[in-house]
This record gives sequence, C-alpha cells and structure tokens, in this order.
Amino acid sequence: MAKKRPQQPVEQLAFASDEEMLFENLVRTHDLIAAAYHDLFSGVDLSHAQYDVLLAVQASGDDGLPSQKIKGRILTRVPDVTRLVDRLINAGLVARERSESDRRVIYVKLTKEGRELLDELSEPVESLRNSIFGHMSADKQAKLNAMLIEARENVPD
Amino acid sequence: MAKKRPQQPVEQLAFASDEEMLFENLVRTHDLIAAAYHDLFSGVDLSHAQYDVLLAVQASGDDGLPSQKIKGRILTRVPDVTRLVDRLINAGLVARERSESDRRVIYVKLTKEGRELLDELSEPVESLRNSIFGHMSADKQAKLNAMLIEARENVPD
DNA sequence: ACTCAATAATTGTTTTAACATATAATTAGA
DNA sequence: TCTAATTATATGTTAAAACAATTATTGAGT
Repeated sequence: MAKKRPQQPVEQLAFASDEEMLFENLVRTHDLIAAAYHDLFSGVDLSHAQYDVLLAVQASGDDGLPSQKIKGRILTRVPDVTRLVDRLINAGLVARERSESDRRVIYVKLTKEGRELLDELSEPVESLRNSIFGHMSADKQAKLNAMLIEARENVPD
Repeated sequence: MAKKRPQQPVEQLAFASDEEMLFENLVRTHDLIAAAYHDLFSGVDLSHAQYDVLLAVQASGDDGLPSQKIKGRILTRVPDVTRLVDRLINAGLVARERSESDRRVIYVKLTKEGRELLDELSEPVESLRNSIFGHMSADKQAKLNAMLIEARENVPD
C-alpha cells in the first residue's frame, strides 16, 4: 500500500515568464516522482541512491563494478559511493573484492540477497514508471524525452 | 564566471523501456539544472532552498509570511523551515516578527539586505533559465510544460 | 631503480535533511 | 470556564550529503 504523502494544496502562483513556469514545473514534477520512489524504496530500507548503486552493479555483470564507474553511472561523488557501499554491505546486499591486476581498485558485486532484492523490486518499479509515463503515446514520450535532453544540453557549465 | 562541474562522461546505457528512459532523463536533466543553480547560489552563500524561502517571503509582500505558508510554497517540511529561516536570520536576510492577533504565528519578513540580495540575483537567475529553456519556441514550451504536469498528475499517492 | 605525478578509494569534519517529539497558543465543546 | 483537540512553530536526535584531506597503488620520466 502506498504511503500517504502530504499532498499539499500547492497554490499555483503567477509566473513572471514561461521559463520560470517551466523550471518550477520541472522541479515540482521531479520532486513528486522522487517522493514516490522514496516511499517505494523505504519499504525495503533502501534509499534511492542505494538502489541506483545496486542497479549499476547489476548492469555491470558478474565481475562487479569499481567505485569510479558507479560514480559515473549514478552521478554522485566518490566519497559518497564508499559510504553508500558501506551501508549496502551492512545490509548484506553487496560485497567488495579487490582487483588482482590493479590493487587500487575494488570491485563491488551483488550478493545473492542483493540479486533477490532487485528481482523483488523490479516489478513495482516498472509499475510506478508505467503509471507516470505509460499513458502517453509513443510519439508524445519521444517528444518529451527529446525536450528534456534539449534542455539539458543548454544548461551552461 | 560559471564554476566548472565535473561534466562527467555519462555513458548512455540501453534502456529496457521508454518509461525507464523518460525517468532517467527527467532525473538527469533535473540534477544538471539543480547543479547549475547550486553553483549560482553558492557564490552568495545561499542554498537553493534558502533562495526559495527568500522568494516566497518577497512574493508575500510587506507583511511577511508565516512558516506554514513558506512550507506550502517551497515543498519542504516544517521543522526544516524553522532552520532555514534560522540561517537566513544569521545571514541578516530576514527577520522574525510575532503576530499580534495570533501569537502562535511568526511572520518572516525580508530585511533590506535580503531585498538587495534578491535584486542582485534576479538577473543571473533569469539568465540561467533563459539559457536552458529560452531557445524553445513558445509552442514547444507549452507542450513541455503540459507534459510535465500530465506526468505529475499520474504519480500515484 | 627512484622520484614525482596521477589515480582509486577511504577517512575526517562540518552542514544539512529527515523524522519524531515537544512547547506554546488558540479554538471548540461540555 | 475548564478540558481536550487543533494549529503553529521549535527542538532533539539520528542519518545522510558535501567538501577537504589522506592513504595506497600505479605509471612515467629521468
């Protein structure tokens, strides 16, 4: 059962410009989606970031993934990857394994429990995504996607 | 001068579904925009949340705004509003003023410094938004906006 | 081979966010 | 009017994020 979030009576204000409106709506949409994910993952005591780490490690295949690669995949900082992995290890979901060829790098691999948890989550995650975006036509989805990428490419460094 | 962010070589992965792709791109676009804002505000020692509080207070007019209203406006939790305001007071940007009619509520008002800071920021903020969204035609902007709202309305509680 | 720069990961420290709980003031009902 | 429930804000505590600095290992140049 989905947890109730405040669902605040967000007063819609007048916007000074279309750009301001777009920005506001992008942020609000993101926040609401993030909250839904948060609720989903908190049921299994996982943060969204931790889930992303698990996904990244899974996608890497059986060899596991070094922290650097995890960082590139989930857009977080290196020191934080270390601690995210620390917590996942405490939860028994991943394990560290030092590389033989380059003893600086440490591969992070899924444990059986980690694999099982991901399997268990894959359906509700997909279902959440489908309820958010699934109702749009393929054409509309493609347009939205293209516009998001277009916006992103115009963010100055 | 814009601060350099890592600008990581984000490896584009294959997506299992269009919904997954949309979700990923929404999150990445949001994160990149958030980072640009962060860089902008960190120049004046402000967090984005603090800036939002200042904006909300400004929008309320001369009477100031109680915490409850601030919360509704910026989508954060009440205890956090208290501390956000604490920091803004330390920075001399706002002041608290207890209501006479209902002594539970405390109005938050801008100080002169707060007003000046907002004035100073309004141009760069607008400029950032314009570089991100300004290149789109009005029609495209409207479509993007509508789709963002549509997605939001389909997020389950 | 030796020194120095570069890379990978970790640790330390300080802020900030999250969440429950507490204080204070008001309102409503007996 | 007294008590309980409600509303507004603040505090306490724990967990997580941000950022700097450190350790360990490798590679490159001399």
